Amino acid sequence: MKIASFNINGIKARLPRLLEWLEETRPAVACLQEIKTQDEGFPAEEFEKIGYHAVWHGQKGFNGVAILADGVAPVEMQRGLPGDDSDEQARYLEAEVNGVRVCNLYLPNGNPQPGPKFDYKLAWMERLRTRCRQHLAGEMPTVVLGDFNVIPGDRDVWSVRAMENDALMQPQSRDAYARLLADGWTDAIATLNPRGGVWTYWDYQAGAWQRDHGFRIDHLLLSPDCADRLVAAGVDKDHRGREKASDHAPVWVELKD
DNA sequence: ATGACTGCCTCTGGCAGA
Repeated sequence: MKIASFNINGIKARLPRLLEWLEETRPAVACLQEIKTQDEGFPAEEFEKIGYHAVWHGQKGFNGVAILADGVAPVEMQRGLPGDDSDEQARYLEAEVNGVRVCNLYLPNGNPQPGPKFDYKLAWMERLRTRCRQHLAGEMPTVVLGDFNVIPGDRDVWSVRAMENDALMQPQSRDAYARLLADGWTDAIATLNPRGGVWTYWDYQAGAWQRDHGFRIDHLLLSPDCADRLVAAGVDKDHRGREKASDHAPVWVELKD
C-alpha cells in the first residue's frame, strides 16, 4: 500500500491540483497538512466523488490536517496531540486504515527563534515523542508522517549557510528529531537516499524552485514492522512545478501488503 | 537587500508561513 503526505497550503486554493494528484498517483492513504479551513469548509464531497473517504481536523485561517483513504473510511483514533489541554492548534490527527495506524502531523514552524514560537515547537516535539513511544509499545503497525518542519541534517538542505539561523535546523530541533528516531522509527526517505540531496519544499520567493533551492522537511517514519515492509519511497517533485502549486511536494512510501 | 511570494479572512493590510 502507498501512504502519502502532502502539505497543500490551503485546500480551497489547491483543490484542483489536489484532486489531480490523487487521481494520477492514487495513494491508498493521503495525509494533508495546512488545509487552512474550519471543519465546515472541508470539501469532503469532492473527495467522495473520486472514491476517497476522509476524516479532518480544521481550524479557521491556518493549520488543519486531514486523512483520506481510497475506498474505505479511515477510523479516527485521536484528534489533537495529547499532553497539553491548553493547545488549541489543529496540527495532529490519527486514524486506522486497513490495519495500519496513520499519525498525520503538522509540526510547528518555530520561527522566529529564540522565542515563544520556538519554545512551543520544542514542547510539541516532546509531546509527539511521548505519543510515538506509546505506539511503539503497542501492537499496531504505525506510520508517523507529515510536515515536521525539521531539516534533519546538513545533507537535507541546499545551503546550510542560508538556513543556519532558521528554527527548522537549530540543534535543538535536530536533536529532538534524532531522539524521536532513536526510539525505533525509520525515516523512509533518508534510509533509501543516504547521500541526501532530496528536497520536499521550495520557497515561493527568490526563484527557489527554478534554482532548486529546497530542503527536506516532510518525513515518513515507520515502526519496525512497517520498516520491514518498506519497498520504496519518494517525492512527487513534478507536482511542485505545476500551475498554482503548493510550496511543498507530496512525499510517499510504498509498503508490502 | 531587514527584499523577493502566497493564502487566509478581511480591520483589502496584517498575519502566518519556512
